[in-house]
Amino acid sequence: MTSPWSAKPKLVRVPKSFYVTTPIFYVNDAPHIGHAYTEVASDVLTRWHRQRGESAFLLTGTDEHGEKVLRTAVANHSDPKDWTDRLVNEAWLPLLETIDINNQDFIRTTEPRHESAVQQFLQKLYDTGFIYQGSFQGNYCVGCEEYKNESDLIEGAGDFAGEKVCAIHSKPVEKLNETNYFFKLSEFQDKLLALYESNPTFVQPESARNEVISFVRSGLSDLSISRSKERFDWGIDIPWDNDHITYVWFDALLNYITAIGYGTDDAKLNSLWPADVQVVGKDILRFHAVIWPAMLMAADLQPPKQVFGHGWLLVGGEKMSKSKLTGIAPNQITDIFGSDAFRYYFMKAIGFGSDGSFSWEDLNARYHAELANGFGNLASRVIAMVGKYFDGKLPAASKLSENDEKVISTARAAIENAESAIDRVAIHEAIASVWTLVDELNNYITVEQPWSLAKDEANADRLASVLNTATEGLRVLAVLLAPVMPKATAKLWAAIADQNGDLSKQKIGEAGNWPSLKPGQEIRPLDVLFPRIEEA
RNA sequence: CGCGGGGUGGAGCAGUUCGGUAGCUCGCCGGGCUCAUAACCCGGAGGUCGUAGGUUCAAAUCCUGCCCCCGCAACCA
Repeated sequence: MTSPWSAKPKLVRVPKSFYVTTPIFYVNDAPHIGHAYTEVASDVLTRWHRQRGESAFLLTGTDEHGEKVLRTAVANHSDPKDWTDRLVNEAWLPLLETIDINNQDFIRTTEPRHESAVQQFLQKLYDTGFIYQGSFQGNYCVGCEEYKNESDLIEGAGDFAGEKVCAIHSKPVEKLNETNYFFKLSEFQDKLLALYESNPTFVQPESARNEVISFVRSGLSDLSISRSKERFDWGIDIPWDNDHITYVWFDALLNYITAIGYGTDDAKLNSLWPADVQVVGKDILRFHAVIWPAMLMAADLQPPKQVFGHGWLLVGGEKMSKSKLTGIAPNQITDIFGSDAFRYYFMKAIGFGSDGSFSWEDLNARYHAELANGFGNLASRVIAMVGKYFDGKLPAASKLSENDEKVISTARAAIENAESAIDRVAIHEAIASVWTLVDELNNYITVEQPWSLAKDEANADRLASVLNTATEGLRVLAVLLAPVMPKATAKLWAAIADQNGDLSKQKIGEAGNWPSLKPGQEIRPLDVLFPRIEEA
């Protein structure tokens, strides 16, 4: 009766999207260029994949629970909900605008969709025995009102000589017992090591991977994942015990799945999870490369495909810090140079994965040399000549010369090399590859001297070929640089490719199709993409 | 012996896995060109690759000792 085809249950398989996550911002922080750096890198990766024609999804958000948030709220005569609402709206959402982040979702850990999914997750692990009740003995500092790690303690002096004291208050800590719930992290040591072994790029870069492996090899202990409400209650309730709330990190890590439907929308979850790249700062690598995959394995979920730990931005040779007043707000830079330049600078100047120095001098130098003089001026001179010599209509190329062919091969090599760099999350290399085309085009124009060709009507064909080739080169640059500099490339695209459809529809994999622009189409005057900046 | 990253022309970096007389960008000096955002192109000067030894025909690259800087303790990607 039924055909063999329709007899099978219909398996609607949604193609998986490329899924990138950033760490979620701790609301109490003030946004600085370090936060922006992580966001931009994640955004460039996501946009790049989207420019390939893939579906791609970027998640970011805020981490809003914990004792510190509660205290700050109280200190500001606010309740924590109002306080975090305010920070999110006044600090964190505007940051995304400032640096032009195209995120598909923004999750706050205080949202019901997160809290209920976290509770489901906890309950599942409790039911399957991965969470157990235990007793936690800690060194409690009354002054700090919190437990201290052994490493937070220093040798006492004076009256307390011979004792361990709190580094902040210099007073002895109390040994206190608290009933707590523990996650059986220790059970996952071998599984984690197997994961690192079978997926060598699970933790990247290599230096981060080595650190994580040696950390796990040295042994894991179970993780306390609850806090008694006696101390504070700004957190997610432990579903089976009303006296405890969830440890903020356990809560926070789960955002990566609660945002995409864990517990409520399996189809969506499956269309995104496992994440392709989870970008994190190297300080929180252990949480993401050790605890997080263990949590997922306990819940029968796959670990992410990759956790990438990037480096620090250094200012004056040292790690940025608020106490040393070296924190720089992103808009201090974008107000002067614009969001495209911000994105370009940090992605190109710093090897992704290494620490990198920021200085205004370097930013200013690269902005002018690479963006204004290199890329911006190139677009400007090519488009101006098409306007001047062909009345703003793209001329058709005729027979291609050796030099023309070299432009094409450079463009194709740039595409190929950039693509492979992105697959290795080597964003700086990808941009450097693209820049070989910028340099080649500037060189090509100098060698071909279109302004000389224009002086003799006999060279009209050659002039047409040169400007056609150069404009096609700009087309490739617009496509390849769109993920990095969305605004400037959109302007460029509007000027040269009016009849080719939206820039967002131009696939990187097809950018090497040559030619792609329609001869005769209008080439419009272009505003200066990167104006020179006086006294920067 | 705490752990990790790093010391390469003025600045920022690559090269170190699989040793073979040092490369890129900026800056500087000189030249070319004039389409373009005083932009573009070419050439040049400038480094005993932290230091002292060792291995080798040959070391920035391998081995050993030492020195210096930075991060892990404090809000913090």
